[in-house]
Amino acid sequence: MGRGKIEIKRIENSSNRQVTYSKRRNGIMKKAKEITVLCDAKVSLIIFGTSGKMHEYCSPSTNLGEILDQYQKTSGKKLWDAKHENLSNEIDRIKKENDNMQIELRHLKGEDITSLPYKELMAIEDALENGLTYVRSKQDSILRLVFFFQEEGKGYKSQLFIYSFVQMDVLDQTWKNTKFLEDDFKHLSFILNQQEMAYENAREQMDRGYQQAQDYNSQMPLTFQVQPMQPNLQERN
Amino acid sequence: MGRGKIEIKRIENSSNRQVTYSKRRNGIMKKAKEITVLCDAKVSLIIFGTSGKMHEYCSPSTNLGEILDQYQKTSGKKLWDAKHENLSNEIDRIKKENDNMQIELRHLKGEDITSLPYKELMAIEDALENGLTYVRSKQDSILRLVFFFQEEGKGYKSQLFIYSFVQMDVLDQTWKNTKFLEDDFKHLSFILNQQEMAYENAREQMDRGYQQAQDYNSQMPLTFQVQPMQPNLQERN
DNA sequence: ACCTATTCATAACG
DNA sequence: TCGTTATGAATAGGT
Repeated sequence: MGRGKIEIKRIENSSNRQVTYSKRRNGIMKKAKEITVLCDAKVSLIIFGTSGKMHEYCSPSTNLGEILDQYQKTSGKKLWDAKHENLSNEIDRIKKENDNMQIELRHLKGEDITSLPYKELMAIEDALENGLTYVRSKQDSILRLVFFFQEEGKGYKSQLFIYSFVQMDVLDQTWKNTKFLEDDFKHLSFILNQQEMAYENAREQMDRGYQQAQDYNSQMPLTFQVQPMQPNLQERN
Repeated sequence: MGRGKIEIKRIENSSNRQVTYSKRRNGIMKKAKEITVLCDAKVSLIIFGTSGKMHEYCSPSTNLGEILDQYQKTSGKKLWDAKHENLSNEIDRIKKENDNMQIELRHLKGEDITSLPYKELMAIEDALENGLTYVRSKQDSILRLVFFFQEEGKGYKSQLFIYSFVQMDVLDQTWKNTKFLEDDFKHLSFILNQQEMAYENAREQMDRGYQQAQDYNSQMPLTFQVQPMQPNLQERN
């Protein structure tokens, strides 16, 4: 096709080659576009000339990434082997880890344990009891800290008020609030003094009226009763 | 080109389309080969027909991977790096999820709870107690099933042996093994009868020696003591 | 870039 | 799917 037939072999004349390249490249591009339109085909065409310049065509219905995905699926050849596969493997690994943790969590929450071997049930129970022990000992330490404040308060009756304060506010607040207590101790002390005076009066009346020397501590719910001092607290003194 | 000019638009006749696809595909392939030879070009051509079948051409001097590398360099577009990034993002997401679960797990196990707000401690305690409730109710249901077997056994003394059996073996086995107990009840009964006789002798000696009519049930750990019959078990009778 | 003689690709049909 | 062929398209070489 042209003024004369040509052999299909490298065109040695550089400018001829360049011209032919340009013409034929356009020809192929056009053909590629045509086949996508005429036949619903997906086409990716990438051409590099000797100059390194690139020309590309890709069917408008898709994109290169998608075509390459399909290429890998269809041909089985891997394009981005190492990197991609490593990442995929890591995802699988982490997902598995994830699933296991989720299962463990569900078990600890008592879900999906119907089909569990008894041995594992026992282990779960142990874990739960352990956790409870730790958590409660932590809760204890909060109460102990409050107790520590008590010592900087004004004796026994102060304790009662601090406990009351703890019960109403701190127990529903964050640990930070306990710290707040520490910083704002003066304010607390002021309130306590007032409350103490009122309490003092009430008790004197009570002592006169009923002469009952009760243990006020025992009037509080069990969890708020004074705990024995712990070694690490004693070290603080 | 051909017996008549055609418009470049989708060929509606399916078989015509298929024929044209095949011919033009070959044509493009040929052109691609020719341009690589004539002009030293690097060409990658990938075509998918509507059937999903793939046809590919790549210059013999190179390979698809190399061409795609060069594609990315030249165009600046990211091909698998985008996918790569997606995967990386997913890894991050999952890892975060993972961390959160790990933290929750550690908390439930009583670790790293020092800096936790009291409110959360309470929540954890609740979760642990809930879990314990569920787990123990599950354990109960195992014990109840054992109790059901007892009723098909030989009365009070049989119960003791079954409990003993449970304690030594079943409690360390899987739920399946409990099912096994059910299937192989005859064998169990046989063993029980022998054990019973031995036990009977022992108790007569004991009665003679110490005349203590103890509640044998109370000699077992609390968790293995006979539970009250449950409604659903009574329905079985 | 354009032109055009020539070769090539292919649409329609068997 | 295959071969044939008339016809339009692509393009080699020249300007």
